[in-house]
Amino acid sequence: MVGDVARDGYADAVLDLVDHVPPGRATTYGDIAEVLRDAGWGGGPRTVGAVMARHGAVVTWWRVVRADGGLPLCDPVAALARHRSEGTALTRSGRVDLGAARAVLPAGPAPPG
DNA sequence: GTTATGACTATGG
DNA sequence: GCCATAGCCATAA
Repeated sequence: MVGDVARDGYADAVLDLVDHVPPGRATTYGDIAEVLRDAGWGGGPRTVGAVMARHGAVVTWWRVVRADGGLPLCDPVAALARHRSEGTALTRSGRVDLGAARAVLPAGPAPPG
């Protein structure tokens, strides 16, 4: 459990994975969706983004980036500031270098039922 | 049940 | 490298 806000099954799983991304690292929406799908949840990258839009504020949302390393469109400036502060590997274009900063996600929890 | 929307991804120019 | 288009899946009205 990451916060009291995260009591929805799918959202809780997403937030848990995001919270497991260590500082200086980052992951992608697709990776999270992949792990959740493998755990038995449905959903895709868009669904992960939808969850982030609802409850992403309670986790280190800036550590979740696009498949090409692009920062989330909601607040790329704040995300970039965090990455620069945490020492995350960045490219000259202001994107996250997934080749060096990609985090390993744990297996997600299985859905009820 | 149908329609519209979204913090996405992959492909083509 | 960037821009535009098509596809995907869950949520909200």
